[in-house]
Amino acid sequence: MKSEPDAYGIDDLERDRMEPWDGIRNYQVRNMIRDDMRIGDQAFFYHSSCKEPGVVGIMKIASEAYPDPTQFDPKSRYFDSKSKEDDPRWLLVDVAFERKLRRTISLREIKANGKLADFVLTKRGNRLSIFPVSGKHWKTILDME
DNA sequence: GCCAACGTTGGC
DNA sequence: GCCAACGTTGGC
Repeated sequence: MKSEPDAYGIDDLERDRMEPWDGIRNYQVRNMIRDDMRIGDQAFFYHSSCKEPGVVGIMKIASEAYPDPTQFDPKSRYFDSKSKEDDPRWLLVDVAFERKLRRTISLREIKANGKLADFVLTKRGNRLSIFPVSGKHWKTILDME
């Protein structure tokens, strides 16, 4: 799960312990959090659009998917005037802090690791802010820690 | 700041 | 349904 550390980083989650992962405005991503995520699932926290993009921590999915309140807030940058309260368009899950990695596993290293040649993150045109990680890739990344 | 690669919107 | 225009993401 990607986030820009300037907006919300792993240190913020460590402080808050739990946080609604709001702002998802992509249908593919919405469908994944609705259909594929389960309470207790683990997820990598990835820092994007920053000095050293990479995997920085591990968190746990802490809720079922539920309507993202920011879509109804005209003052929010995520406001969606076309979404109705009785038929919400956008969902989110709560995530809970599990731990920071001992160091950042940078995108540069991930790209350089042959075992991760078929990892979604390194593929051309990958722009989804959330995507599934196979058990094999999960282990490979943790082995790099 | 640049730009590639998408996704979305809306006219037709 | 097509597709051009536009907006966004995110690495560099």
